[in-house]
Amino acid sequence: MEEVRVRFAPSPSGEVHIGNARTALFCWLFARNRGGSFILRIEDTDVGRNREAGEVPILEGLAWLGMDWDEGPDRGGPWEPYRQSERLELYRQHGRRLLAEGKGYPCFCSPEELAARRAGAQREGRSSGYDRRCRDLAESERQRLRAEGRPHALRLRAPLEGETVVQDIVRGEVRFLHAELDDFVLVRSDGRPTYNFACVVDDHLMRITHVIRGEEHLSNTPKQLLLYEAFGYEPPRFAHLPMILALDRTKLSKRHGATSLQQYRDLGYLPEALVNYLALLGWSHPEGKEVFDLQEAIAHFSLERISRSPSVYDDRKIEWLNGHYLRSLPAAELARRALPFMRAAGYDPQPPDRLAKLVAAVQDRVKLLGELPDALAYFFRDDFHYDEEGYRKYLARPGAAELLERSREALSSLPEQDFTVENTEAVYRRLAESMGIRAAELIHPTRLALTGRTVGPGLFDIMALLGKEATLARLGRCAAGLRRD
RNA sequence: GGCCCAAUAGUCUAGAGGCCUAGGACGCCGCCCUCUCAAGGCGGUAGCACGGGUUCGAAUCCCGUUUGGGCCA
Repeated sequence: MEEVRVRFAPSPSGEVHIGNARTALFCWLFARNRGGSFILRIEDTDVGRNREAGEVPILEGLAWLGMDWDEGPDRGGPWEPYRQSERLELYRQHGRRLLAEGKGYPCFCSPEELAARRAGAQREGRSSGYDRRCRDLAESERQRLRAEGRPHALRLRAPLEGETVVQDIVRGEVRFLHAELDDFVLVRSDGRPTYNFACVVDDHLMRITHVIRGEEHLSNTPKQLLLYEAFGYEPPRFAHLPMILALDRTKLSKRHGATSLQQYRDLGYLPEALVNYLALLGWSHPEGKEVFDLQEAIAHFSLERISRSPSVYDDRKIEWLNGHYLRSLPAAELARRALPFMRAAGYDPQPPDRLAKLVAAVQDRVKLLGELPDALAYFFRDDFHYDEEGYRKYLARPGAAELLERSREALSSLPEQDFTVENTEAVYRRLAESMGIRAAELIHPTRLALTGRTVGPGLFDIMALLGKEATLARLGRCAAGLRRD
């Protein structure tokens, strides 16, 4: 069986859009499932913002998600170079060939003329495609215009009748009438190739067997097929993935919040959660599993299970998944991943292994790494405010100060090294019993005194983590404050 | 505007003519656990866009409408 070769061809915009990440993932999963090659190609022929700098975040983003590639701009390969900007000579050669064989022709219309004619055509309700006026220019006329130094583009001499049928792996047969297609531009007058042209030349030269890309390229496919035919090349197989939409069913864009890999990373999403979620958008596990790792996805991936309808990106579900993966991490590993977030918030845990213990206390209470600094804030500072409602409910009442004082006193009998979860709890249970009240009546005011909050880890976990000194100090401070008011 | 694609609960999806009284997941609601909040367990809510066909039988096939999306830009 022929070796499968799949490419992912992003433009170096500096970040990886979530939809592109999904496309890359599906390409990669397919290649790996079939024991084929995954190739990275940078489509940087749009002059301007597209510089090499924009390419680095893309490579980093894919690697962060756990993907690797066999050929690419950073590591070369048998069909290099892997940047379109470095392949211009190849496009030129191919352009010349079509011209020589009469399958392409020079078009001397300027962009301004074309725009004006298109507007006119649309106003009169005619087809807005190119009117082919340069298609049959006499050779002498071409010579003359060329001699004048008139800039010209290269257009395909497309068939006027008939149809092109795209055999799409996910959509089946899709037919396009040639009458609807026009003599599209292959090479612009400044020498830059168009998307369709460069794509065909590269995919053929790089021996790509499967083109897996977003649905927005389905309409480009017949044009590319026409090009393969003009060159006499065998076309690859095509698979067009459904779009990813925002909740309002429009294209996912900046205004919908985070849309790039790096934004998700900065928010504290785990790559394993992101990649798992992405695998679920437009594809489903044959056994209906929803939580699985990359190895599992590779083992079961197939293009046949890709759905045809667009999917809406759901923040809730990926958050849940992220929480799931967060909870399954060993505390030390979670601490390692949390550290940059803690430092960014100005919290530097000392000694370093203390963070693992802290993080374990809130591990199933957060969904994102980015929530950890706040969830753990009171372990790093004692200048917090008391939650207003909690204050009213548990502290602003007669006897509250005394309650805290008696708690403090009871705890003070514990030696520093015995200030454990079990011992502090035993002390509290005993105290409550001797006072003839429920332990909860001690616990709630204490949590507020120690953390300023009404929610959080179990109180005795907090005490043990805080240590005797801080615990007693906060209890005393809170009681004193209540006495003053 | 032309062409193309799509349509199962709020969302992701299973479903390839009888296995469907439409299955799973997120969310939401309730209960249990419990010092709070989570997590976890249990239960519940909610869907085949509409209209015509084809067929003994349609979520599934065909046509149209509607709606969304894409490409030409």
